[in-house]
Amino acid sequence: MSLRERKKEKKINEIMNSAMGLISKKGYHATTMDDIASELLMTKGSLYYYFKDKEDLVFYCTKQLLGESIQQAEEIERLDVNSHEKLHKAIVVHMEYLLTERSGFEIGSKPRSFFSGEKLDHVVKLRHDYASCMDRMIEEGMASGEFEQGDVKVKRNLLLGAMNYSISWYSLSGPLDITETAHKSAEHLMKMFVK
Amino acid sequence: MSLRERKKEKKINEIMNSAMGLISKKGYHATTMDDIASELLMTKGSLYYYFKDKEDLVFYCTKQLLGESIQQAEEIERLDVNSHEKLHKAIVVHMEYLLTERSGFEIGSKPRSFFSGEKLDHVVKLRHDYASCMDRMIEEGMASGEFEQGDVKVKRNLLLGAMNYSISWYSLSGPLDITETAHKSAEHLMKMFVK
Amino acid sequence: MSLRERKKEKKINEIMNSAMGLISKKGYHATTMDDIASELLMTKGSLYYYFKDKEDLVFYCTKQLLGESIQQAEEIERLDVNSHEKLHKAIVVHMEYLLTERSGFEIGSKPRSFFSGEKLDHVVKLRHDYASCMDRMIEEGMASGEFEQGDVKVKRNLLLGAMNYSISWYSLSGPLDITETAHKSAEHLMKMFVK
Amino acid sequence: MSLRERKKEKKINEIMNSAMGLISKKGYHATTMDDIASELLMTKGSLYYYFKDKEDLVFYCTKQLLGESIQQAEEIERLDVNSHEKLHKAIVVHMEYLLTERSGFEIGSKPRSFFSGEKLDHVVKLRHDYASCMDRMIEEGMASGEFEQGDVKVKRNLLLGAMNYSISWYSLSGPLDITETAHKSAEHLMKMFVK
DNA sequence: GATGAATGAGTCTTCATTCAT
DNA sequence: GATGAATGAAGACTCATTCAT
Repeated sequence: MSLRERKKEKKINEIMNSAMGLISKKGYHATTMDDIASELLMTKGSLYYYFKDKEDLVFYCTKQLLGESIQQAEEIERLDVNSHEKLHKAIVVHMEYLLTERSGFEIGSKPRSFFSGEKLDHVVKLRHDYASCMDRMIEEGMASGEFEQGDVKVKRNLLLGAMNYSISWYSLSGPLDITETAHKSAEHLMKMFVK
Repeated sequence: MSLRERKKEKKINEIMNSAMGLISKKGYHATTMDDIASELLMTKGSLYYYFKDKEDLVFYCTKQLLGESIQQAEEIERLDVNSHEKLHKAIVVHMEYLLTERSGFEIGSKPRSFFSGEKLDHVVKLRHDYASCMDRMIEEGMASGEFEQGDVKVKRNLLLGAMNYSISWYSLSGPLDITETAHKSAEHLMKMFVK
Repeated sequence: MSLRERKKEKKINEIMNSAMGLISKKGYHATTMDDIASELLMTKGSLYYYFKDKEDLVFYCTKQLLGESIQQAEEIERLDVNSHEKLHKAIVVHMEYLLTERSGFEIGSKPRSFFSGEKLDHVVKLRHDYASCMDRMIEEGMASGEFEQGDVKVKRNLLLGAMNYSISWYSLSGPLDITETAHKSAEHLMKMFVK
Repeated sequence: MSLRERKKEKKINEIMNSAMGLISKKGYHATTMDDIASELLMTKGSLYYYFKDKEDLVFYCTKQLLGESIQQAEEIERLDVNSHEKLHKAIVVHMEYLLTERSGFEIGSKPRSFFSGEKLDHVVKLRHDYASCMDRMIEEGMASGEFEQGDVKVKRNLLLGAMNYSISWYSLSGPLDITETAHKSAEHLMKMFVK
């Protein structure tokens, strides 16, 4: 990859990070293209060189966020450890990723408000993929006898809600750092699953 | 209260219900004063007879929502049952209320994006009151030995996140009705607390 | 019709006239909603109370323009006079209307650049209706032996082009008034048809 | 002329052709510098090496278009044939040129919307020159008794309108090819002039 | 009390133009 | 000469808010 291309890629990532940060802090509609641009000391117009429109920008953010989450989760799924360790690790990684990137899942959880057409389909599919991966880990644990039986979808949704909400309450100035928070949360949440 | 006043109060409640329903479905910024008005077959202008501005309307919605939640929670707190039953009931009631009213806590969870000045202070205080009530129930259970020891705030936040997210995933057309969903969720979530 | 409704209708007509005048003078893209509004001493925002968007405004202008033209032409078609007189009158009326309203046919002649979907279909249909009416008059004259035989469509298009272009060259400050211009032009153009 | 200069000239012509084609198809404002560049597989920036700005580019296009038309018309004017043949030929050549190049006269007919200053003057002058040449042919025919007397300017404008509109209605997929269309039109239009 | 109408600030988006490399 | 990147002014459109009737 040429220098130019690397520079461009870097810029794209900067924009996406800025966008994700602001959106997770202020929400999609309250975040203007100007906000995103000025945080990066660019002008609004420049954003449109890299992304077709706001929906496009947010779509790529969401795609990256969910994509990386899925990848991480699937790697964990393939580990040669028991279900308990898998799910625990998945929770820790999810929360660490979320709190480190400070990137909200507002978009991910109401995709219909932000996307349409193919983009909507894509996001819905990614969310489904992530949920499925979680579900498989939970089902595996139930099948092996490690986890208690129960409605997998309800459990998974409670788990996702609990994890994702952390971005609203976690504070860097609080007593716990991100790793501690993630681990504590994971321990608490795992109790929903074990016998 | 005169007939006139009662009529006015009724209207105010209709407006608030309409507003809460729409905001929880579409989000604060995507819900326009027009949307709210036309759902009630009124004109936008009329809303301003009842509420000073959008912030005002949303403030009273939030206040009512949180206020009722607090009241419910405090009633439960005063019941003469053990901590387990209290917290379980609080979860059930919270979720039933949330899913029945279909009113989101988007506002409640990022008050700084929607309110300022005294209104912000008020909402923050209400959120704090609700959280405190939850915390007291949890602490009571820990003190009595029913619940496991642990970081109360983290546990409470995980609990709130899990409950509030339900509005995003619960579907009337799914296999479970609201009461069943609330009870199943409560059972799963209680496992975070018991020994 | 109530006073309010009549006022509204009047406003709508004022807006349409302003829009048609400006567009025929400066072209569609060069005419901004601001231009139209400020000519009427309104703000841009008000226009959007009456018309959904620019396409909508221009659509109704075009519809009215073509609609009235069609009506006029069809009335002439039904007159109990020979084909020569009919076509002559149709030309005069068309040009007088065009030059009086100072409303261009730029839109009418490239509808695909301005409209889409149903609106496009509608405009295309109206254009077709108008052309058909012209064609019928020409064919009638050919059938009756008054007019020379020939390719009806080519003749009609030459005629339309000649007439519509008048808006670009006719000048109020020139030696001829609108009526004189229309009549002179009609006499010249009729020579294309007669034997 | 050096190789380099010839290359540059060739590029300039390519750009002008691309620009004229697009503008006549989509209109001036709807044609972006990007459209023009990408049709030639160049980047927008490069255009600015060859033309100072969009007005400049369009000015040279217009100048060339009108210039060639004038040259053709003047050549025809100098032919040693009667007025009828001259005007007939002028019409045929004008239409063939127009339909072959598919280059509109939108610009030519509303120069005030596109040009200013010296450029405007120049375009106005060229338009005037072309009109004058037409007028001379018509006057010559009237003087020689071939053509009927009449308002030369009105006739010339009707003629120009009829010819120029052809770009809007002529279709390559129709039954007539360009030459046939031009000849048919010329025959019809000549009837406006002959006794 | 209600409503039609108007307003203006704010947001997204486009595009001609510039410039460093 | 060419290009990728950046810019800023302009334009379409939205929407909370106001106000006369």
